[in-house]
Amino acid sequence: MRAAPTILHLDMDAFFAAAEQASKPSLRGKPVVVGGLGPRGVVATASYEARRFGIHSAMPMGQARRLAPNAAYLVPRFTFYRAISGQVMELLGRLSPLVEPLSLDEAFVDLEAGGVADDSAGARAAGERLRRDILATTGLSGSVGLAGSKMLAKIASEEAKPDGLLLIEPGTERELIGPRSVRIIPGVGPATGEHLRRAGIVTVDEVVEAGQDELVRLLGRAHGTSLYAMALGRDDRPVVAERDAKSVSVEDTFDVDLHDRLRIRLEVERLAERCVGRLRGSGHSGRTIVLKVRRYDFSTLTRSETLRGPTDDPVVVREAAARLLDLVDTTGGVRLLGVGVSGLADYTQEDLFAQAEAQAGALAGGAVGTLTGVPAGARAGAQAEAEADTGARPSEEPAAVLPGAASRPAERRWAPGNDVRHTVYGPGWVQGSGVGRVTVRFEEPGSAPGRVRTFAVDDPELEPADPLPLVPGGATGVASQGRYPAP
DNA sequence: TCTGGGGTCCTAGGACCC
DNA sequence: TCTGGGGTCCTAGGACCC
Repeated sequence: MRAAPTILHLDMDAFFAAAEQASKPSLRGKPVVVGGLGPRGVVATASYEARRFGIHSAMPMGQARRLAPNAAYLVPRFTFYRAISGQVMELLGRLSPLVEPLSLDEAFVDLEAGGVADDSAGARAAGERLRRDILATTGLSGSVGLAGSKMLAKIASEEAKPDGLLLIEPGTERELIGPRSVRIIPGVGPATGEHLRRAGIVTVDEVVEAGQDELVRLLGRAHGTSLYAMALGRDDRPVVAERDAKSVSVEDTFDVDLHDRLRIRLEVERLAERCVGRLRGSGHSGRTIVLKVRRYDFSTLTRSETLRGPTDDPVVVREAAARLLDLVDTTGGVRLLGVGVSGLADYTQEDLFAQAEAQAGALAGGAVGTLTGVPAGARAGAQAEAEADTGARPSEEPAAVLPGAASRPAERRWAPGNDVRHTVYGPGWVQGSGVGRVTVRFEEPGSAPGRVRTFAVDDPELEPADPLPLVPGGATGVASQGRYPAP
């Protein structure tokens, strides 16, 4: 806990939904829900307008649709969000070399280490300037928390939302958080909150009163001691710029449960290949292979195997995953499969050629030879892989944005929210598709709300397009070429 | 129409070694 | 022959975060 509030926490407001509203003028001021649109999708982000209907992150999409049938429902476009995130992170990098991203839309910054602030006034000025710069550069708002520790800075940004700034003056934190629910302390979730409540502990002050020994007895060594320290406002964790990845994993939830053992094996092998693709893409190899299986009843189990040394060979990982599957009873059906690799090591330069050869051989003769005849979920999965993380998943069935519009399987490229370009009408986005047609709204970030037109899905004049920058003049970094990069 | 996907950290028991 | 304690690795599961 430092004496000046020079730790900054930035949290973009309703990030995915706000980015969609900024790029689609007709959605501004309207309820927007971003998430999986398949039968098993959940909400990733709801705009503030949608939150007024009671919609929130992690809510099943079906429930959201019941609460707000007229909201716009869009698939996430991670490539687009990543580009905006890059702009924001670059602005943070100008404040300090010590920037610790927590996700695409959230980061800690050590202002003192950057020399931009050493007291409250300086920190507040830097925070306000940052918020202005983010708005000018991305067209989006972010909330800023400033405090003498990470925990308090994070609490402060949460309190400041939306579109605000809160500075917690060191020395005042106890009176601020003391009367509040323990749930405001990061790391106290539903289970811990309930556990504490049963012990008669509801507020932060009551955590302090309980004492460290009691908390350790209730929650275990690590959790108990850290919660007690947090409740007292003690938190000396430094802002850490570079954190090494510890694991890489991929998983798919299927639209309908899988029963056929051969199909399950095929999916596991495909996941293993995808996982290795990501592993290699991040420049790692790993030693422990993990298979994850979620059954029809949502019970989840993992099986793992540690190799003698690290690998990034798709054949090795695929065969290990297949062995692990042999240990699992899948009768009754499987709703999710996942494959992960942990125990990561940086792979070395001399391994590169051997690994590339091994992979080429594996892919040529391996299990992913043909997708012909594979049911719909698997095809969507293959496409998600090919599209390199557009947020597509097997369970995502493109659905309509407008109420009453048809919700039929369609080409992934016409998923609701995706950008398109028409040779005559110019840039627009897919509002919905079905029965061989796709509905497009023609508008772009700087324009007035646009008109809707409908086309055949195979209309040669209509094609998928890259997202356009939200702020033409203020675009920096990756967007400076006038557009965001293709996936 | 109940419940995504990608992560991190912690705990606990057993194996194994000294 | 009887029975220690500690450290590390591995496995499985769970809580939590965005």
